[in-house]
Amino acid sequence: METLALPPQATQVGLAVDVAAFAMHGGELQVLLVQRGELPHARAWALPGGFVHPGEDLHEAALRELRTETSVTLEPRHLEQFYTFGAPGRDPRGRIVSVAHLAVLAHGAVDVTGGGHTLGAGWFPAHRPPALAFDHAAILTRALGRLRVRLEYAHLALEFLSDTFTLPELQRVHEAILDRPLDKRNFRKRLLAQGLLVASGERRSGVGRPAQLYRRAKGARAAAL
Amino acid sequence: METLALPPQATQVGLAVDVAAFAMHGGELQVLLVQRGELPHARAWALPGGFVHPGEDLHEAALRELRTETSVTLEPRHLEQFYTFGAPGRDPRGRIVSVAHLAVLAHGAVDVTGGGHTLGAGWFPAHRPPALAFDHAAILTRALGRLRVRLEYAHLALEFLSDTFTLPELQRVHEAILDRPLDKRNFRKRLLAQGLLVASGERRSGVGRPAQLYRRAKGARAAAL
DNA sequence: CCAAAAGTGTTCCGTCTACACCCATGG
DNA sequence: CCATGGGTGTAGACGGAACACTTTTGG
Repeated sequence: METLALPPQATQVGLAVDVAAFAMHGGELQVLLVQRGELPHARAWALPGGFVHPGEDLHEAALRELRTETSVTLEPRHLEQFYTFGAPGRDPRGRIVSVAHLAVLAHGAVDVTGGGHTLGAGWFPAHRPPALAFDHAAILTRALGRLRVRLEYAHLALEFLSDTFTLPELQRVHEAILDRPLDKRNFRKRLLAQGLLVASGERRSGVGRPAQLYRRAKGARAAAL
Repeated sequence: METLALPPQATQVGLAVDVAAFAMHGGELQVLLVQRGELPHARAWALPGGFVHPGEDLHEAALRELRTETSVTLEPRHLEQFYTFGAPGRDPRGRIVSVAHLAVLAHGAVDVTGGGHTLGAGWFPAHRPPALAFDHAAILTRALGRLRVRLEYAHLALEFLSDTFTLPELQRVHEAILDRPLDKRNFRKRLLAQGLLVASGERRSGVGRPAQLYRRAKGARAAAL
């Protein structure tokens, strides 16, 4: 593969990935953060991320960083890059370009501890995060914007839930991402009209009337891009 | 700025930008291509692009490549990155990651010749391009998809035209990007209802009834992101 | 007067919004 | 029986799609 040399003007830069990983927890949209163990920004919270290995695809690198910097073991239900941050000076160590990714984790995958060279990991409210290292606040803001857009196009909300779920649960996912309340009747009408959901048995929640359980209809795949 | 060294696991890669630059020409949507003068893919057509210089922002690099690889002198009316292509093996020279950009050039800026180390430059039909070097066909396809999306959100179609323009001209821009015909009455109604356009004098085209000239209303700015 | 392109309205239909009450269960 | 949350329908507003003829100019 190395049949030709890189031309002399080829700037060598550090290539990194950062991952904004979201999940629902306690009825709220949460983002996964790690506490840095090294300079720069030691002890500051940051998005999980790190350098891409030689020969490794960007997508693989994002998956690896998610697994090694946190104790998240489940595969993300959704992973896509959404923007590349490359301003000179965004990292004091030199020219580092980061391809930012958006990940969605299913409901179960919420217990995390740190891993690798981080001091810890945890979930934080996505719309009110703590102070973040580097330009990660800007990355998170943009990730939330992309998440909102994807909610309309693809059926990304389903990826936050287990295989079976209730409509009120699904509505809470939409509300958490859009950060505003939705009308119950209109929400149900719209979702059921799409024909992507099929009912199954019942379920009792702690209190109140039990909710109908739904499942994604087979043959319903997200419309990508 | 170089207060800290890059950690040893920091993969060094070549960082490039590629630009899919569009303009209207002859009532058709065209994309700007250059003919490569060097290996690999010598004499093949490709999107203009090249390596980012040290200390240079991605945006600046895209502008520079556009200016030096082609004779386009006007500033693009719109320039944004839309995807980063980083698969190992996409470039036989080694690991090269390219941040792909979408550019829109105004109506006048259509005379191009090659520059730098290219053999030439020219405009080609965007929906039926010639064979392209590297993975540039995939980049172009994705650029067209982004252009379609932007047409709805922002008011990107105006950037293809001069400051004053007629509604039929604007309609042709929309039709060229969407690659399908639009109804004249519905198009006018929709556009004028948005209140972003104001009328001015008249103009005679070669044949037929002269069309009203319009101008973008002041205080109308594209909704970004 | 003819060719060519600009300009103009109405109807229909589907989708979104607002809005209030009854139902099933557990304690 | 009461507290809690699940489930249901309708009317009005709005926006997009379909559709054909008249107007203005140059040659």
